[in-house]
Amino acid sequence: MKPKGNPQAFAQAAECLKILAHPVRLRMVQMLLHGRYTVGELAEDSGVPDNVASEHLRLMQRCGFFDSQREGRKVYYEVVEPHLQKIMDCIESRFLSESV
Amino acid sequence: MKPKGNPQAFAQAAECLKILAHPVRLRMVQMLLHGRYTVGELAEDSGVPDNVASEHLRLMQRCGFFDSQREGRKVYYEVVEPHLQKIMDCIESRFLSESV
DNA sequence: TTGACATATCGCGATATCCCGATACTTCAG
DNA sequence: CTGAAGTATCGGGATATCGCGATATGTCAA
Repeated sequence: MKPKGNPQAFAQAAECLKILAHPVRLRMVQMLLHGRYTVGELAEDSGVPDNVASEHLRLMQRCGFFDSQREGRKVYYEVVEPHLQKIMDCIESRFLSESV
Repeated sequence: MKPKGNPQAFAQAAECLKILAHPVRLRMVQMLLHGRYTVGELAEDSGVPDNVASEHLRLMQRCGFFDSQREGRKVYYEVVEPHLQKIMDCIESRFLSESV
C-alpha cells in the first residue's frame, strides 16, 4: 500500500497528539473552543493549581493550538489552530457523549 | 460553561489518545484502516523489529482498536473500533496531507 | 521429534512526563 | 515605593514510556 504521510509527518502528528492526550489539557481545549478564558479560570475549572495550568497552556501554545493576550494582570488564551474543533468533535463523539 | 464529559471520561479519552500518539502506532492504524495485515508485515512497513511491533499491536488491541486472528503461524490484525477511521481522517487532514 | 518460522512476553536501562514547591516576573492599587 | 494579584519559570523526585535483547509460546514441515 502507499498511504499518506512521510515518516517525519507521522512524528509530528504523534507529537501533537501527545500534547492533546492529557485529561486536563483536553478539558482546556474544550473550554477554549467555547470561548476565551484566563489562566486562573482554566485552572479552577480543571481543578489544578495556577502554575500547573500555566504549564499546560504553554505546551499547547508552543505547538500552535492557542495564542494568548495579556490584559492587565490577566492573560487570556484562545484557540488558533483551525483543526482543533474537528478533532475535538471526533473525540467527543467517541468518549465524551454522555447522553444522560 | 457546562461542557460535555465528566472527569472520568476525559481520563479515558486521554488514555486512548496517548495510545494513538506514537508515530509507529499511527502508521499501523493507517495501514490497518486499509486492510488486514500480519505482525511481520506491519513491522517491516513501520521499520521496527517484530517484537516491538507485537507490543504496539497488543497495546492497541487492549484498548479496543484492533482484533486479531491466528492463521497458521501468522497472526492477522484488523480494525474493530468504528471511530478510528474518522479520527484518523482528522489527523490526516491536519498533518499527513502532502498535496504534492 | 527436531528445527525453523512467526509471534508474544519479560526484565531492564534510558528517557520522558507529570506534578509540586519555590521563586521570579508583570501589572496595578494605594 | 510597597504590597498584592495573576501568571510564568525552574528544579527535583516520582512515575511512565520506550525500545532492546533474551526467552517463551504456538505452528508447521520434514
